[in-house]
Amino acid sequence: MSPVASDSPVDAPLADWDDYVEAVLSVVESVPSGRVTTYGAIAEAVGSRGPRSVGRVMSTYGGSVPWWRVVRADGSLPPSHDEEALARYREEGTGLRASGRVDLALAAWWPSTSPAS
DNA sequence: ACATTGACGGGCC
DNA sequence: TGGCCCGCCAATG
Repeated sequence: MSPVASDSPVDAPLADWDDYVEAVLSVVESVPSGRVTTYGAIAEAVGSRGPRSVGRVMSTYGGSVPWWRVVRADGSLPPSHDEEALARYREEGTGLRASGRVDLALAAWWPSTSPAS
């Protein structure tokens, strides 16, 4: 649809990436307290690119969202300031295992595959 | 335009 | 249970 597009000389490609970023951040913000989700889950929720891209978004724009609610597939804590993340889990009552990892069996929460609105 | 790195995932030892 | 390797996708320098 629609022709267009040539009115913006230097920001078109960035808009596409920014849209993806916005979708990812939206999912992270939608994660309920005391629950956690994985990078792969977010990747599937938004629809793609790979889990690595999700991590890239978080590292760049994740500073504005509850990044601590995002853990790896095995439940290991998010990088950087993992101690702060642990504090959040204790506050929110997130199930933690002995090794200091999140108990995905208890706190695993999967976003809707259709973000929609 | 090329090569490298990276907030990952899964498999194997 | 923990550590090591490979593969996947895209941005950044």
